[in-house]
Amino acid sequence: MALRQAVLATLLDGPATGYELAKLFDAAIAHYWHATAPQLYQELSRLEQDGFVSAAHVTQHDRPNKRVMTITDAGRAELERFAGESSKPPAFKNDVLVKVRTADVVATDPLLTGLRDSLDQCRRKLDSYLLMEHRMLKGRSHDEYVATARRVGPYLTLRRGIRYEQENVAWLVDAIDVITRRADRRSPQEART
Amino acid sequence: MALRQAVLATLLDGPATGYELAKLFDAAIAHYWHATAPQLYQELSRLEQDGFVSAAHVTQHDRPNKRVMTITDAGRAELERFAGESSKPPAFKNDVLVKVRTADVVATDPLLTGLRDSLDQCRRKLDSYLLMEHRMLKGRSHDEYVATARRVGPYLTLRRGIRYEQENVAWLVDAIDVITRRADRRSPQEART
DNA sequence: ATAACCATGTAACGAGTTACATGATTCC
DNA sequence: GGAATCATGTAACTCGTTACATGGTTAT
Repeated sequence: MALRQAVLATLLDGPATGYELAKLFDAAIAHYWHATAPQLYQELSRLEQDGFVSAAHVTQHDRPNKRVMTITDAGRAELERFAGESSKPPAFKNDVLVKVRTADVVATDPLLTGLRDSLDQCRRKLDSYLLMEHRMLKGRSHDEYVATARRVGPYLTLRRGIRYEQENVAWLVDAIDVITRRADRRSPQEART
Repeated sequence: MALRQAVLATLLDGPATGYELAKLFDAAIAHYWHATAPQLYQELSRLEQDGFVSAAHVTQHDRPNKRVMTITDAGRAELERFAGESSKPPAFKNDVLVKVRTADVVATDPLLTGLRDSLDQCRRKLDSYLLMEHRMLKGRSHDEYVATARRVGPYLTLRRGIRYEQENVAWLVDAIDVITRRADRRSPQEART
């Protein structure tokens, strides 16, 4: 039930629509909180009812109308309360690791194909994170940024995402290598790409 | 809906009871698949109905009776099928990152207290992973192990967990440092532990 | 004595996913 | 002409969490 707080924490960066939040939860926030669009629209309605966000209806002519959500003082107080609460252990769901655990039991080729695919996606995610970091830093060094920026929260969480994806890439490269070499040893006549 | 496969993949290491699986999902598997005990008991019933596991009822005298679950050939075939499927993007839920994102907006002291707590837990988790690795390697080097072990899946996933927790510890130490120093600058008269 | 461990489950509730519904505009 | 982007939501369903229920053994 910390979806509320994840949404409120995101709105600290400024007002946003449900649609914009959905994109953010698919990008910058994906490495620590997963949520789908219908979930966000529903949660925003609840947050509005509870007075944690206020909605501004914006009429547009070239595009569909939208509802821009802004965090209220009650919303900030809720984050304050949440920060003082003890944290639940994190919850992860990662198919790729489940599949790697079945190596040596399942066929090697489809497994490797899937892993190469995951590696591609991790690299793309990493690139997008590094681009965000570049835009945040605007030429400043890490030390300069954490000493002078108005807020460091979004930067610190982004750094965690970057390190996570870097580890992911390194691990996948290694896992693919290990699994490939073991497969080669078992059937040396077969060439593997 | 990959809980099934996560359970089946775990049963590749040998038969286990629901209770043992619950402990594993809280320890060695926690970094890639979260599940609670009631969920596992329910899923095991379904897996049995579908013929992916077979249950052996073991009567005990000093302890409660138990049901030992073994993966069947149909279960292995299901893992085979799953390994060939394309993977869903991983789903994460991590309160700690949500809280860090609110730094500079919420009170510093309760936030830091929570982060030190998380750091403690990460270190304990890391220690337990390193112990598991030590037991798995039995004195062999990484290269020796991946070249000669019967299966490498459990080792590869464990390595991912170790690196994840190492990064977590390093990141938390840094985040605590950054947040503490910024708080000191804003109120230098106040001493911080 | 009291807590922790072993061991299995159900029931009620809350959270999350998927499919569906709509419709204009802009890019290829 | 077709896909992608902008934009919001509902409804049906599945999944996951929490509380409850039981009860013996072992360690402090």
